[in-house]
Amino acid sequence: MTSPSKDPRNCMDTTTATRSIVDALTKAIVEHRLHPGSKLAEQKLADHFGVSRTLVRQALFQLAQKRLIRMEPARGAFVATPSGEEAKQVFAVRRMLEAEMTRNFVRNATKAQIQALQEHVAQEKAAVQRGDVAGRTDLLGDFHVRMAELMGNPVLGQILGELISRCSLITLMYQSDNAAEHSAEDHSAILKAIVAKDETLAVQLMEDHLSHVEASLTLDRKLPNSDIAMALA
Amino acid sequence: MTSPSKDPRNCMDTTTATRSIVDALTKAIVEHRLHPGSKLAEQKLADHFGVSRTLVRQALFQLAQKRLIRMEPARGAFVATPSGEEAKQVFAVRRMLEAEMTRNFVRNATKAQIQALQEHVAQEKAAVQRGDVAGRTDLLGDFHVRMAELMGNPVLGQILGELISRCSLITLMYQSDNAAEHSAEDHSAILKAIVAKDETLAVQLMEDHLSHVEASLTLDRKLPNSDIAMALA
DNA sequence: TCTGCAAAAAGTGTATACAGTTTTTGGCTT
DNA sequence: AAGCCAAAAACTGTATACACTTTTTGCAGA
Repeated sequence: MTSPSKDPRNCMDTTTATRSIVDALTKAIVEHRLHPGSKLAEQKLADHFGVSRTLVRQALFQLAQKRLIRMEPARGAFVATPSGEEAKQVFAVRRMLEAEMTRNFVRNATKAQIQALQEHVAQEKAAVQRGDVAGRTDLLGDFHVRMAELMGNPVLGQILGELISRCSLITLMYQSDNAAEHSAEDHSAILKAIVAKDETLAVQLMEDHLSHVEASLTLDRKLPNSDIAMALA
Repeated sequence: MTSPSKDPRNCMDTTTATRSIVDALTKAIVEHRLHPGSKLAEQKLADHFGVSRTLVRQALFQLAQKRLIRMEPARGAFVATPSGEEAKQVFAVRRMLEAEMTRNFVRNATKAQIQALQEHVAQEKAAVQRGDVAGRTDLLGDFHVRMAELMGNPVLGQILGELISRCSLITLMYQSDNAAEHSAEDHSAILKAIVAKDETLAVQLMEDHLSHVEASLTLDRKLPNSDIAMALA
């Protein structure tokens, strides 16, 4: 601290640059501003973010590991287009994780944690009612992540968060009717069972909820993918 | 193909270079040739693999995302030293996933799949008997990954594979007695229950198995971390 | 001898340069 | 006019260069 000369233009500390690119692209993909199949040219992204290709490449590699994009050798990066098969697998894993998560939650949740979830569901309902599609999608996914975090298990939370991100792509590609309103109701019902400490019911409702979301998709149809990525504004 | 001049030294196609570094480092960490806390200097790794720091950095970022290493800003990469807290969380998630996985396996596995697992367990026993520690550790972890893959769910397989890699670090840091022999027996018992189509028992045995492994660790003690990384030979 | 500080060495973070590949473009042949 | 091949443009994959930070080294002073 004897050196106040630490220049003030150090607002973007190292390594955070890459993370912010990852976050921005993740957000753009999850919020459907970048469509499945879109090309992610490195130089264009670099220009957009005002950095060199180096950082963009690092970010792309991380997104590829999260399965939000796929990288074809010498051809570049594209927003992922998960297959129906993969979609089913993702939902299967989610059911496994979230069934047990719900069970543990019923057993161990404190009043404060339950209340936190209740407030979240209230936010969901508000978003649905005011027609806030983006916020609604966000909140509906966050319900599950928040539950994982409230359980004091960040490991679970991270895995679930990534699966839910992938579900966002899946939903976009395969949605037939919009079941988002039902989801908010489902969450509400699950929460009621949790409050009632009805373990079996809560678990069942959670499994049904996920199956219901999956069933609302037509996992055999493939959409024509869009052309340009003019998003990221 | 009018150009046979495509030189034959193209044996290492692009992007595979980074993957091979990731694999090599993962193997070294999982097999305990690189100890928790060891510094992973970029230039040294680059020299070792005969590539530039660029590829090493890409590999390190991917390993960081898999939580096998941690990267400290401007200080470098170190083999991860998972906390006892994190260890418990990893085991908790494994129990969630593998309990359901076992249930599904009992319900849906074909004769061929069961036989594949039986052959795997036989290999485990052989490795234990001939005192092949490295091979044993590998096989004991692979049992779980293979089961996931046999279920036709690569998504599950990958997640489980990463969790098991982390368990390898955890086991090294916190092991008190070596429960590896018990593991092989556990696997055998689980398989018997699967053959008998006893769903409840198989699930219970799997949960007990994982709890048993976790219980064999002393998740409160912290080991002094080693110094140099002279491994990778 | 031990402490403290400054200079040097080593290391990370980012940008740029260059080689090789893929895609596009434009003209030539049929 | 349609199809095909070659040259050019665009892009990816890797290495290198450079700025800045951290760590080590070495010396001066107490």
